[in-house]
Amino acid sequence: MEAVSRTPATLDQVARAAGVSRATASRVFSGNSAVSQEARRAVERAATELGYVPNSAARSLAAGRSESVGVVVPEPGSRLFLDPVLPRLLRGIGEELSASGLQMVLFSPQSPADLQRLEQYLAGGHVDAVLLLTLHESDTLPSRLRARGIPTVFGGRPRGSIEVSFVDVDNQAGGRAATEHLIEQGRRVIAHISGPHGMHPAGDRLQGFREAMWNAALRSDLVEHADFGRDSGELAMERLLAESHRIDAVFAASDEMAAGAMWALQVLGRRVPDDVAVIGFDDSAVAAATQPPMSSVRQPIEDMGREMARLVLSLAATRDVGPRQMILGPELALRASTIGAG
Amino acid sequence: MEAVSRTPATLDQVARAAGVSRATASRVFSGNSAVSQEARRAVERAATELGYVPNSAARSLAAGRSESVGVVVPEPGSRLFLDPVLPRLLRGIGEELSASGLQMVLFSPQSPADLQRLEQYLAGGHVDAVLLLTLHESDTLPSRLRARGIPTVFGGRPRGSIEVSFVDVDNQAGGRAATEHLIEQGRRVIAHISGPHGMHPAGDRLQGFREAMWNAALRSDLVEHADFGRDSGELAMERLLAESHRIDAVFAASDEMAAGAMWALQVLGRRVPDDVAVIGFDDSAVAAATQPPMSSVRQPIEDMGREMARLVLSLAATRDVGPRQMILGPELALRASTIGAG
DNA sequence: CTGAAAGCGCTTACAG
DNA sequence: CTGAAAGCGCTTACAG
Repeated sequence: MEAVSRTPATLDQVARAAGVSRATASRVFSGNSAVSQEARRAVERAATELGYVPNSAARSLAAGRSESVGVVVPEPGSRLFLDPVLPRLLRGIGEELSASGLQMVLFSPQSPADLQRLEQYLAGGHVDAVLLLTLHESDTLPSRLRARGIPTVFGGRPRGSIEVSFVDVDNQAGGRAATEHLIEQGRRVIAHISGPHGMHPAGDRLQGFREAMWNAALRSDLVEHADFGRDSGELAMERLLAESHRIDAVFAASDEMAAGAMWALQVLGRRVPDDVAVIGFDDSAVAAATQPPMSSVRQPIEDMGREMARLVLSLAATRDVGPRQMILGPELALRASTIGAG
Repeated sequence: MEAVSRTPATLDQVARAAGVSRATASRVFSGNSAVSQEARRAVERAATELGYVPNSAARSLAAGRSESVGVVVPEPGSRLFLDPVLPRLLRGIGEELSASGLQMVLFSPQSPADLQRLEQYLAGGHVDAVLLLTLHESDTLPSRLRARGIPTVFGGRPRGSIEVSFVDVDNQAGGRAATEHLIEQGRRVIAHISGPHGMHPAGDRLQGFREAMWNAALRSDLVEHADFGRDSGELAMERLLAESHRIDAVFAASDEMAAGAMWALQVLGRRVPDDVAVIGFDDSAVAAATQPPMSSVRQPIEDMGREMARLVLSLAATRDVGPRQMILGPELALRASTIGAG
């Protein structure tokens, strides 16, 4: 049975109970300055007895910092919210912040009014730094934060502005690596299933595909667009086979689409990888679950999260430094769908 | 070009610039008390000119409340994080809080250390109320919040404790409604594809299925367990058909599984709904996308979120009231997979 | 290692 | 409708 105290104990009460000054008690909790063993123990005992929990608002006000970092994520309901990239990013960010003893605080504004309120909240000193995982075109948030001197780092290169700090993964290099791998395996008629028109990562991966094909002097016009989902990948594969029955490899811009493509190939009697090699993108759970298991491009998303956190903390520590940028390269996760008999 | 001010303007400066007292300036921003048109305008002008943003920490400390509500969501990386229920719940919660002018703050602790820090954070007065969407068995968070007198509402009935406030949806009623619908359509040999053993919602839906079948004096032993995913639903359907080729309807505990089941049925030459009717659960995007479109059980998840927010706010307003509980019933979203020729 | 004291930026009875 | 004043609970030079 805990006491139900509607008026929490204050530092003052703890100090008095421990027979020390408020300053000494404070030092015990902030953990910075040296305090004698004796005083420390007395304070800790008193705190436990009184059920003391520091008042964060008072602490923030007095210390001028909140020991927490805000992370703005997409609105719930946007497809980005269900993208497996989001949890991986948050895991990386959370790990790094946690290691520094900082609280990760998430915001998911879903209306202009929310965004307005969020601006006040963040600019009002509730957090020491901000990580932006999403951005609406018209956002005034970045400039407000800048005006307040609150360190901010973007996840992904924001369009337009170059005067900001961001960490991104290299989708073009990913597309190139996937395609080069297929070429190295001796494939020559390579098709690509791309994502939706106008979607940035999709465009970058397509560019990478084209680049690798051009470098190898191979035709790069076997391209179909789909919506990143499994079924659309299946249909795209059928269209591709109708365009050319000589296709011996496919690079899809998502694992889901690659899985759909693999299905279509097998239904139509092509063996994977013997007749057609298949490589996906994201190295998601889907990739490992297909029959045969599927090669895929793995983006270092957790690393991206960690680097974002690290970067924003270093910006917070070293004021007045210019924008910093960082781009992380992909890795290949190779499995049976591309490395069997060719 | 905004000024880059590392030392934000204070209320004091705004008041002085506007030629009023700090108290009057404060009243303009808190919006409660009456202020003369003249004073209001002067303060607002001064605030705009100085780029004033209220300091949240100071405000919280002085006012004794933070105007924000914490929501604890599953850790990123848990499968629950990618569950479409989460965004729907957050949307409902966010809408309701937003309407009351409150900031929704999300927390996603991913380690015992995080949880520890979060307890301090929440108990330390950073938020006025807490919504718990997830719960680890050993959590001390609820009792800590209780001891601090911070109103707390659970999403979903927590196991064990009854002395808490929660809002839940009725999974058993959902299972019953789906099954009764099939029976009303004249189906008699009805199979069920359930979720994983030991998972609460799955168990409740199964109970609802059994109940409806018993009430109609029909056999209810055609049950296979799967993992909520599409492929597992497909396999489960194949097993069910092997058990009985006379099955004329299937109720699956998720749309994904139902979609897989529908696929298996069609591959094996059964027409949907003519030979076999299919109904899913969740009324997700998948349900509308199948061929034919699929009937499904729709849980009022957004409503659940809204009710959670409403409940916790009313608890915050009316202190010292006992726990309140609320359970919301399901609806059926009927489509061609169950209502064609029988 | 410790304490007295000033101060962080706001809100809110209280008196007018 | 307005202002002077106390106070929210903590941190942190400063002096010892």
